[in-house]
Amino acid sequence: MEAQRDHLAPLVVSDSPVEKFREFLEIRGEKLTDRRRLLVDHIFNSHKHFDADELVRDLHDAGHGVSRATVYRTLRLLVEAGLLRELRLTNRSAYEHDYGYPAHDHLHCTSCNRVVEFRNDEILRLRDAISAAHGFRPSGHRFLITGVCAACSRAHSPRRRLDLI
Amino acid sequence: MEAQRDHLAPLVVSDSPVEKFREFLEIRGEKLTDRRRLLVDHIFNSHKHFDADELVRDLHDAGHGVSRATVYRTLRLLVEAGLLRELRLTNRSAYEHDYGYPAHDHLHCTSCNRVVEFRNDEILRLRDAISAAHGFRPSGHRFLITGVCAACSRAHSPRRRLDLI
DNA sequence: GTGGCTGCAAACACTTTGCATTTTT
DNA sequence: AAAAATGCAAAGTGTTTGCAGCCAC
Repeated sequence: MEAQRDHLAPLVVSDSPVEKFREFLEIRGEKLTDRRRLLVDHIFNSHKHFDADELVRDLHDAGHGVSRATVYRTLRLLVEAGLLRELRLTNRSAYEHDYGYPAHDHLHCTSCNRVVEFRNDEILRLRDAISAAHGFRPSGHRFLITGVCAACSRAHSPRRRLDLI
Repeated sequence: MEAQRDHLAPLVVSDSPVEKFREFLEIRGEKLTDRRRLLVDHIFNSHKHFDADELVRDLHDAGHGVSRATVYRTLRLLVEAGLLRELRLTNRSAYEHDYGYPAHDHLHCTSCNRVVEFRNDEILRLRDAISAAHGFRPSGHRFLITGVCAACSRAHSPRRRLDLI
């Protein structure tokens, strides 16, 4: 059996995230500073979900000081630029790559708190059909399935009889 | 043309919300106090989405003082009891009826901020198929479509030529 | 009467903001 | 040189909690 993948394969995109960000900032007459470059580089260096605090901590551990204020300000920009997507699974906002990453939705295990991504084209079809029926012009969607993942199910339920044969 | 309905028709249920809440509290050895009864009565008196602040304000305006602390504590209980469902559309939590109300999902207009409910059975089928494919035991889901509603589309876009004929 | 509830105020956790200083173009 | 970004600390939000007195069972 193949190992479970939590993340999908990245898309191939022409511009690097930093380039994309620069274009966005240029249009708004804003600047690509070294703090912003540092943040984007770090964020797009791995494909995990993260929150503001993790970002501050990780960068400090790597010897780069970035103030919380700048992190929050930059995260907002990155969302506006379409580079990041904001998730509100809990009280604190989590972020994930949007640019260079395929559209997808999430399974959230309430037991181990793991988030697994999945792709399903029917969802888009359904979204558009429902929107049309309500005269909505859809711009996005979130499909979040909550439940218990395979590993946690196995760990928490008594061993099945067949396992013992 | 029929007017757009934001809310679905309530289900017919045997117990009143207060009764259901009483049962839940009894099991846990907790008490149905007058503050709790007041809150449940008020909440299930209308079918709108609301947040903690609105609850405090509405009740104060109606001459009933309830402390913020009690509101928050009771909201949590009502969610655990399965009477309310928590939505995280923004930073503050919003709540809606769960008990005595059909399963449904939401369209969120980012222009006027209105939330429209809809029912669609395919979603459930899709949810279960996707969960099965990932070994997940699903307990719930959220399907949120964001976009611009019909009214806002009309208000913000130039009148179409055909409208003038 | 006892254990759970309430209100108050203080504490919390996360995020935003005002301002003096630094950096970018 | 002008305009914008940064860091700091302070101020906001939204929510939770400790505790003394109160109420339902």
